[in-house]
Amino acid sequence: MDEAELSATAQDYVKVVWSATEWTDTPVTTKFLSQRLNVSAPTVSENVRKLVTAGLLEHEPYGAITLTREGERRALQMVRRHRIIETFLVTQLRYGWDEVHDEAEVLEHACSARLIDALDGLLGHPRRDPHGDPIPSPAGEVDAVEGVNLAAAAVGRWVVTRVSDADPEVLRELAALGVVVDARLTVLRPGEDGSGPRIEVDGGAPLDLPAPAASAVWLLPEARA
Amino acid sequence: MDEAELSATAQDYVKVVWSATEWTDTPVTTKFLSQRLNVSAPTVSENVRKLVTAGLLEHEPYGAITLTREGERRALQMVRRHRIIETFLVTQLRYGWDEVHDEAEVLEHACSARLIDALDGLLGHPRRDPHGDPIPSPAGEVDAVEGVNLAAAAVGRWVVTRVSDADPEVLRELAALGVVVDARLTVLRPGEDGSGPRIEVDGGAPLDLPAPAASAVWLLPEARA
DNA sequence: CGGGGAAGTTAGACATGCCTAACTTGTAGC
DNA sequence: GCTACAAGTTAGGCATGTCTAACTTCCCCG
Ligand SMILES: [Mn+2]
Ligand SMILES: [Mn+2]
Ligand SMILES: [Mn+2]
Ligand SMILES: [Mn+2]
Repeated sequence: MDEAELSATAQDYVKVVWSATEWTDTPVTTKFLSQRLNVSAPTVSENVRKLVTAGLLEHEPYGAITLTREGERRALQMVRRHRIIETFLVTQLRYGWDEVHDEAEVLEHACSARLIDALDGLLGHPRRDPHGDPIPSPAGEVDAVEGVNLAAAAVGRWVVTRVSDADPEVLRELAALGVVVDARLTVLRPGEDGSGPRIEVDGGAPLDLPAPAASAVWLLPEARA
Repeated sequence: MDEAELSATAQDYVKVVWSATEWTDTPVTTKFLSQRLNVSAPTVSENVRKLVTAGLLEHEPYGAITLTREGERRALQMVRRHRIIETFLVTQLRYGWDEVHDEAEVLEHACSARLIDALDGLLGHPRRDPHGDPIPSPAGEVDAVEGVNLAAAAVGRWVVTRVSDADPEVLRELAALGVVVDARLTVLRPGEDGSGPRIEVDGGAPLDLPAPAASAVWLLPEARA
């Protein structure tokens, strides 16, 4: 409820917890946060304890970590910030979509609410960021995201709706192959455990996509897009 | 020499030391930094000691605090950042010139060198910020700044070259009176100790300017501008 | 159903940056 | 020249966020 300033650390924790369940239902554990935030497990234990006290997280020892209502509200603010900043960098400053994540990761903690709103206005209130991720409204509403992972998609016609920005190298690889947001493609052979699918991006040649790249891509059936 | 990252605190210290001698020759003391940075005197003593060790400042106990060559280089980087950010906020996001300082004070520590260069390019490599302050080049060159303070300017015709952004209230007051960068004005009666000058901004009526506002304004003779 | 190992927590430490209280130094004015 | 007092420093402490080492818990597999 209160609008006290959270530390950059607290902001990153709630944001990462929220993000973990946006596309898959990964349960959030100490180990997960430890790897995602690049800190040791005891550091996570300690900080989670503080955030439980602050009313942002829920956690019973050895169990999963979840957001309170207030934690989710703050998380959505951070996600909004992050994605508006990424959009600004790509559309106004000609950054590549593989170059914006780290910059946004820092700036999201330094921009005032006013600056975020001004950027949002300059950009024309975009609904999605350069990777296809929906941008929460100021009130914290997010477009529902659906989609099938390309690593597991059936043969047929699809539209790319979202590409994970977790690995810049993968983003570069995909951009080079024409796998960008809104691209249309055909799955010729489904991926299986360990081996990626064979696909054809509209206007290109058939190709075998490595499994790690495929699992970063999310699709909707062409009819639904 | 080395390009190790400085903490936000260290960045602010060298920037403030540099800024103190840009327009007047204020000797930099512990008390001065304490007031400017809003921290206690012991905190300044402690941090200055660390920056001396780090090779950025020189200081003999109870004496004045000065920059080393390396400290000056880092200070100029921060001044460049600060002023480019202010210019961006005013020209691209329609901030008022009285609203940008605090935002820039935070962002200057969060922007990458790449982002600063991109903003600089977007802005067309501006030479001065919204307050008329010169923007150092990437290599650390700054246009020499001259100018007479309006509180002490003689009767005659002048051009406004710079307005101190230290007090937002004064900036609003000056903007309302038409005293902005590049404005032309006539000093009708010089200011004296405690009382401001009587001036006439081109296109306006004569007015008595309060001394605090006048001392924020720097001028060049019309012939030189 | 009982180990063993992965995951998690606790304990203790350190770095940074801030504070107040108390002491020291320098100097401006008498 | 002395001295009062402003300025500066030292001492000791606190908050945040991080670590490693050591201990505890959970639960999967034999
Ligand atoms: Mn991102
Ligand atoms: Mn972040
Ligand atoms: Mn600053
Ligand atoms: Mn300025």
